[in-house]
Amino acid sequence: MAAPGTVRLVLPDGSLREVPSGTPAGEVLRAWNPGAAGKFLAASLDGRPIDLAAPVRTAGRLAGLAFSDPKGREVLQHSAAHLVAKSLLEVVPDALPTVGPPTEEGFYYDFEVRPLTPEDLTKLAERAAAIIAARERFERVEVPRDEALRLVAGNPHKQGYIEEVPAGEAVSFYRTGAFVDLCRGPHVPDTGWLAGLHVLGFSAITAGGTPGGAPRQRVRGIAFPSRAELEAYLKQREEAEARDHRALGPRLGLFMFVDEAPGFPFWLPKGMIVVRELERFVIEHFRDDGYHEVRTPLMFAQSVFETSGHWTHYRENIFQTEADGRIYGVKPMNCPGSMLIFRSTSRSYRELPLRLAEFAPLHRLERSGTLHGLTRVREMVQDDAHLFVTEEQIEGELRKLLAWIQRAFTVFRLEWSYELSTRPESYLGEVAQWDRAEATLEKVLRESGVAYRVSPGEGAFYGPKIDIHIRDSLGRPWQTGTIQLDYQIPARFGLEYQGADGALHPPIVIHRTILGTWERFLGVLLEHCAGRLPPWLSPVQLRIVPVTERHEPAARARLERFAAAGIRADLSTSTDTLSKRIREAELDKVPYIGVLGDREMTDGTVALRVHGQKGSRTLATEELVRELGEKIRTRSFEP
RNA sequence: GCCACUGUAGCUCAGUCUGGCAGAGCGGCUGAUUCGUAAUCAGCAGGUCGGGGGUUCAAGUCCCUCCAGUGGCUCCA
Repeated sequence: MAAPGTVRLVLPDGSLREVPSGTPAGEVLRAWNPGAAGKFLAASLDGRPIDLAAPVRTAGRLAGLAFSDPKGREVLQHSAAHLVAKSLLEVVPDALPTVGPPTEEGFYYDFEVRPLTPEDLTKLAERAAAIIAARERFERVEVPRDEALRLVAGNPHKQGYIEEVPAGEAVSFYRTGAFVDLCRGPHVPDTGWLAGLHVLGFSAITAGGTPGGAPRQRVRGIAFPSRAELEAYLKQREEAEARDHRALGPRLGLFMFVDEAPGFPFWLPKGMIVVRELERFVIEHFRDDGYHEVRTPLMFAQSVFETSGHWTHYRENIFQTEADGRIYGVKPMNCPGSMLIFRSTSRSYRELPLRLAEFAPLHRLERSGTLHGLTRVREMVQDDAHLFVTEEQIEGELRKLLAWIQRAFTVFRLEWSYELSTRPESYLGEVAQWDRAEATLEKVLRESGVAYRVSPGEGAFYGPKIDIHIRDSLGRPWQTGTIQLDYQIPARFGLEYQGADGALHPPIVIHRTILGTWERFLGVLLEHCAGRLPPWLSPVQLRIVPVTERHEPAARARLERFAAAGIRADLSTSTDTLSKRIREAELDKVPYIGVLGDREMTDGTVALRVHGQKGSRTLATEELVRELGEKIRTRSFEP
């Protein structure tokens, strides 16, 4: 038992400390570990973050929170959000602060305010710098509810948040100089901790999730405990921006866009090679796993989409045209076509699972402001398939799909994550069936041992799904693959098969795409490898560089040899210096460069330089044919 | 679709604030150089300054509008 008026605290190293009740957490930590205490920007008591200045009145496990700790990082981001709010109010006094939470990367603060301008932001940054230099303290104040409501008079947003605080619980505010903000805390001790603050930008946000609300602006930022850490972050960000597929793609001759076709990619000759290689990769798997490729119309009369439910749930995204007095929709997905094929004849359970794959161009009228290079387009091709299965076959098919995902993404050395999306507000069918479908998906995920997140309400209107996400160079997540379990659309199309029992049953359909669309997948892949595609995907796998013009005929002969071996090789024929042509090959991200001069001509060899590596090694032409052939055949990621 | 910003040669960008002859580097073409692993030298060509409208003696520059792009929001593969 602790002595009266004292509390007993367990420190992270297991040591025990008994201090007078009300001792500030920071003081206890400083006494415990003076060396580390300078890094602590907050503390935690039994895992609950508290201010360093918070008086400790209950026993428990006390620890310091540093920036390296995710919770510590959040404290810093959230404190930075307060600083931004305080600064903005000094620039635009009638702005109404709403919320300012930390995010995965940094933080944001939303305001009800007139549209901001870059000048506002400049002034904001100046004010913030001054406040940081002033090292203003973050002071916690706890007040009764009625006083709290008085404090935020004039700000309906904050009043609303106070209403949400459970009755009986004190309402806390944090004071920074003259600025007071409703806040649960905790915060860093003072604004001097925010020296590594960086305002990333601002934008309008759609208030309350629906267009047409009060004008709101979001200021986004990120904070580090020091300038140096901020500088490192900015440098890394700059490098990531240099990998942007929207710049890399056209420069490498892969794809392009024109103003007259926003969101509709042009695949250039080199890009088409990459797409075909990707297709080949997927088609090999289709063959192995019993898929049949089909091709169905790009357009259907409106009634087909009414049957599928898309006319009700997706119409604003469907391109429409009109012929013979009927409205046609350009298909945004392949499922209706596959449904019609299934329905075209009577089906037996012996045919199931029936796996129909289709790589048709899909068109989706995405809103103009959402387009983004290849990762968000209006015309796309998916590695799409629809599996018509019996109830008993679902799990087996799902397991096979998870295995294929594992294999496919590993080939590209991409990191991916799973998300289970459940019944949305607007849905077809019965709740019980949805619950069963969701349970099945979750069971297979759990049994496969992979980590996954659950996104409630994010499912498709016809069924729950497992989505796969990968991230671009700036860390923005993009959904690629998706596995959707659908009891609805087959029934709406009146699909049935005759079971072993002689009765007719509706099949269940698994909609699945793994790489997603060639467009998005390649966009992210290009950023992932900074344009340096693995050899099997490279449009030019080997560039032969003759040392002088004299060596060109010999180089051409070698070229033919490589071409005959199925290696995509080209020739560097310009009269530029050797160094310059090597440089060009490197900039073109050609994985292998073969130099050919007098020495190589005499002994039938090639001097091989691998992209990104200095120096070369000489090997016999046939040896090179074998070596490159092997790298390509095995789809090695590294050259 | 919403808010802000951006749009000048194939690319990257000066010039726009303060209206007065459209510029550079890279790339391209031509010629010289024939070279051993990331930029040889010289010359030349290339632009209705995103489109349209307006103000003005005069517009790349100021105003309006449309289009496209960028960063977010919303939505989604």
